Amino acid sequence: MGRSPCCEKEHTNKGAWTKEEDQRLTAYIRANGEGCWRSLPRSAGLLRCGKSCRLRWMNYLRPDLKRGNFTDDEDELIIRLHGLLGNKWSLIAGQLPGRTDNEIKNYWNTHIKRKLLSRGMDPSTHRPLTADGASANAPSYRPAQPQPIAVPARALFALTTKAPPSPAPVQSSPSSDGGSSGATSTGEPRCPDLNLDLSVGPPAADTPTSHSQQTVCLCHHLGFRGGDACSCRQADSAASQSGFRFFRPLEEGQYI
DNA sequence: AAGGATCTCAACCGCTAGCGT
DNA sequence: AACGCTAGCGGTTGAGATCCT
Repeated sequence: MGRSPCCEKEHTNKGAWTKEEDQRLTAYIRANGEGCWRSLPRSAGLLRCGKSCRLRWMNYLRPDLKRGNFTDDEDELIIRLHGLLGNKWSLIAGQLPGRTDNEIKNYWNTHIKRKLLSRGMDPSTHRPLTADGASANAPSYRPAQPQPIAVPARALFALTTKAPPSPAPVQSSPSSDGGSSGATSTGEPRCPDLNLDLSVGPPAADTPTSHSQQTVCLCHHLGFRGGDACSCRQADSAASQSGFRFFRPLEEGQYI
């Protein structure tokens, strides 16, 4: 009954990785690239489960990891992205180059939750806490369900259900589906149909867009320009050329 | 100095989406 | 359509570090 284990547990190491294991894994991936994680441990001469190798590489050994403390910009971006996406750590990590989903998840649970509570906000709903500690106006909110965010129809950004494969470049990745379903034809402000492909940027030259199809860098959509949290360098010129609009960060008392 | 409490974060576990057969 | 396999995700755990009394 049940599925077979992902690996032979009797012959695998568990717990903290040794320096030698790290070196073996790093050397193997540098030589062969990331590939079939299931067969990698044997090929690399590691007594580890493939899952464990993948996690170690993704969260610790990858050369493009930033490490170190989170900046205030990153804090705020995480808070806003969490308000938009909920506990979709991998999607959130895709917007923070050099950060991993595990790192962001840990940081959220250890720092940001407390930070929000100290602001009188419910970390799961992003709404103000009432005197009894409950979240106001959200009696039936399910934590895993992101709150819709009101977005001007012209500022549609493409959101699909899958994160881009590598650390998501915020800029200039052509939107695959053109994001055609988010705005009403009347231009009324409404919640866009969420298309979670966050790797959007200025529309590709060969994909002409109407106003209802324009895309916008999510960082800018969330109110960030410049700074560590947003690596988009094209937005200013793109904004003037293609009609992007920028959104200010939420003011005190505004909620996602 | 000791030891208990709390915090941090790397790693594990179980589940699921997606793909091939 | 059903099944099996894999990669990837999110929740949870636990060891080590740090703080507090």
